[in-house]
Amino acid sequence: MKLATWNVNSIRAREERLLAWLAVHQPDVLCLQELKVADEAFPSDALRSAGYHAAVHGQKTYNGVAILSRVPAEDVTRGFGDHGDDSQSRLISAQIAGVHVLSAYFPNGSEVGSDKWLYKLDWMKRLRGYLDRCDPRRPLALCGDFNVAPEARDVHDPKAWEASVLFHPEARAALESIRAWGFVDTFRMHHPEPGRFSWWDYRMLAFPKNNGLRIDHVFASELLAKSCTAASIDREQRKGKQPSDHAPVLAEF
DNA sequence: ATGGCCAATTTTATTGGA
Repeated sequence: MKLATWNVNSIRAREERLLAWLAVHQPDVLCLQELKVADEAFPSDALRSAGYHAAVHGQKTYNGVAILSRVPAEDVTRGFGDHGDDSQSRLISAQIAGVHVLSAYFPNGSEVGSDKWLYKLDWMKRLRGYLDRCDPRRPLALCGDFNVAPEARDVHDPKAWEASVLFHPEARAALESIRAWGFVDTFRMHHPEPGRFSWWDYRMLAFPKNNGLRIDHVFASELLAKSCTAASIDREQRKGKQPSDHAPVLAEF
């Protein structure tokens, strides 16, 4: 199974690029984040013509996640399904070919200490709670824009970024708590070197200078990870006209 | 080449992203 995740930063702005990418890479599953559209404006027909079913959890203007798959998704759920606030569309899950796939768009958190920062930390706690209701012995893939770089080797300037919401020690601790549920970071199974990023700021020539962060991940449950044969980041997609600020991340099982 | 923010909306400014 070829599994990918991509924060497209608006599906409407990226539709043409997305369709071209699907035609070339033909993943079995693609998790999408930051759709920025309501369900009714999602381009389901164009994707269907390209050979993909879509399970969508959209939202106007902000957020929005989806799971595309060659075979229809089963048992689709949206949000955490706990007693908390599910008004932001940041999580969708489905069963695809025996794998429990999650497409997650973690909150950014804005500034450390802000309300959004507290929301981010709380959201990550709720995700751990959601996972605690899943069976860790079954194949599960947590994919998406985590908005957290796990380690110093995932950040171009770790000292400078430590004060930011994307690499703050508290955010990293919250991510480690999620990983400790029983995940393996599939990219790091195959690529230990520093300087491999999935997001680059649109500003200040960040991409040409490779001033990026690795904040998009495919986390596989430990048993599923044993069958992971390859992983990559398609930084070609950060080039050219009208790119997303994120590149697709892939894992093969 | 990989190039100096981008996208949506509340649209000619503002908000949020990361």
